[in-house]
Amino acid sequence: MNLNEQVELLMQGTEYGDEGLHRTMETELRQRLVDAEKEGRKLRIYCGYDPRTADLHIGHTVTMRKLRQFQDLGHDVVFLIGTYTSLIGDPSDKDKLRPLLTPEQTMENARTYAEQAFRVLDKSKTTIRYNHEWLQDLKFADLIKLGSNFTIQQFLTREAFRKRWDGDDPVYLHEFFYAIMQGYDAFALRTDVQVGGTDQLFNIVTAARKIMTSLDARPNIGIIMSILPGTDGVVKMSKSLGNHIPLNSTPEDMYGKVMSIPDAAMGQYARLVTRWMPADVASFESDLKSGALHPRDAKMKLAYEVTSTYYSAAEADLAQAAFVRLFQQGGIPQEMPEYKLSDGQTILDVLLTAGLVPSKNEGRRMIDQKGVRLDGELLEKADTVISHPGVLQVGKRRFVRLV
RNA sequence: GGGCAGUUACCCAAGUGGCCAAAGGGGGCUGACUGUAAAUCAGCUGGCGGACGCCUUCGGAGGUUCGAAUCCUUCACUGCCCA
Repeated sequence: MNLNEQVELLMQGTEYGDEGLHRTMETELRQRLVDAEKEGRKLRIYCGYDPRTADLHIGHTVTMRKLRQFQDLGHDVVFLIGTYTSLIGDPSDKDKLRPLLTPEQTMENARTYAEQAFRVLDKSKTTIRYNHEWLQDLKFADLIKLGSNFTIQQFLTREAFRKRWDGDDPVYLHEFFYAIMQGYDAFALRTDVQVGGTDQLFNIVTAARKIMTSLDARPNIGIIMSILPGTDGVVKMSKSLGNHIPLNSTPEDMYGKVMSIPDAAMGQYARLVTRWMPADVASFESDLKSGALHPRDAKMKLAYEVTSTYYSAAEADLAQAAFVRLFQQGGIPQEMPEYKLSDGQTILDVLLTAGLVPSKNEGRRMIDQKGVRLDGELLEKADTVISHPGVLQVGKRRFVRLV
C-alpha cells in the first residue's frame, strides 16, 4: 500500500469538526509515517480504555478497528487500560457525574475487556499497559506543574462541562484532572499517535499535545474517530440507552441488530465497523445512491460483514439464513429455548415462567395487543390452559418451544 | 459559616391536602404499513387478582390529619447567592 493509500485508510471514519484541524492531523500523520520509515522504526499507537463495563458492544470496537489498521500496516499498538483514571471516570461523554470504581472492580473489568478486544486486535502486535504504572507515582507538585498548562476557561468550553455548568448541575474539580492524566499517559508512552472518539478530542489534541510539548516530547497525532450511532441510527451507541449491539451475544442477534439500523446510518457503519477499504466504502455508498444496490441488500451485506468480523464466516452464513427465514419469510428460528409444560398451565403462567414477559400484567397486555401466538395461531384469552405443545411466540422476536 | 431553591415512575417534567398509579414529552413494547428498517397511524407502558377491587411508589426517617407526592420536623444530597 503506498503512502497516500495508507493515509487515506488511516483517516477513514475520522471526524474533527474542523477542516483545518483535520488537515493538520492528516499532514502530520503523513510526515510521521515518512519519518518512521526513514528512521527504520515502527510508529507507536495508543488508545486508552476505561474498564468500567464488563461487556463491550461494537461501538467500543471502533477505535480497536483503527488500531488494527495500524497493526496491519506494521505498527505497534499499546492497549492502555485506564486503571488509574477510572478512579475518576471520564466526564467527557456524560452530562452526569460518574461513580468511582474500586481498584478491584477495575482490574476485573480490565481482564474481560482485553479478552474481548482481541477479537479485533492482533495479539502479537499489542502491548497491554495500565496507567497506574506511572500515574500513581506523580507528586502533588507534578500535578500543579501539569495543571499550569491549562485554564479553567479551556475546560469550560467543553460541551460536557458547559452543559452542566449552565444547567446548575455540579461540576467537580477532580473531573478536570482526567484530561491532564490522559495527556500524561501520552507523554509516558511517548506515543506517536493517539486514537479516540470525538468525545476525546480535547483530551487528545489539546491536553495531550500541550503536556507532551511542555515536557519536551514530540506531540502525538490525534486520530479522532466519529461516534458510531446505536441501532436507532441517531444517538451514540450505549448500553444504558438500550441501542447497542453487544459483542458477547449470538451471531443471529448481531446480524439482526445491524439489520435494524436505519438506512441513513449505513455509511457510518461501513466506515467504522467493517474491514472494508476506503475504495470499498466509496463504491458501497455510490451504488446505494445510484440505485445499483438495493438498500435492503446493502444492509444485508453490511450485516454480514459486521457479523463475520466477530464470528466465523460459517456462523455469519447461518445468521443470515436465519434472518431471511425469520423476517423475510415470516418463519420461525431453528434454535430457540425449550420450556417443559406442566399440566394445567395457562397461557399467562407459561409466558411468565418461561421468561417471555416480566410480569402477568405485561403478559395480559401482550395478549390483548394480539402479540402472542402458538404455532402461528393467535391466542386471545390469557387464562385458558395451553392446549398443546408447539412454538410460542411473543411479538416478532421472542420464541420458546413448548414441549 | 449564612440565606434561598430543589430531590416525582426508565429519562425529562407537571402536580402543592381527597377527583393521583400520579398530566405532558421522550424512550420502550404491541399491532397496521414496509424492503428488515426508518417515517406514519393506532394502542399499551408499577404489581397482584377475570372486570368493580386491592397492594407498593413521588430523596431517607418520623409526625400532623378521617385522608399526604402535596403540611410539619429531621437527616442526606445538589444548585444559586452572600461571607
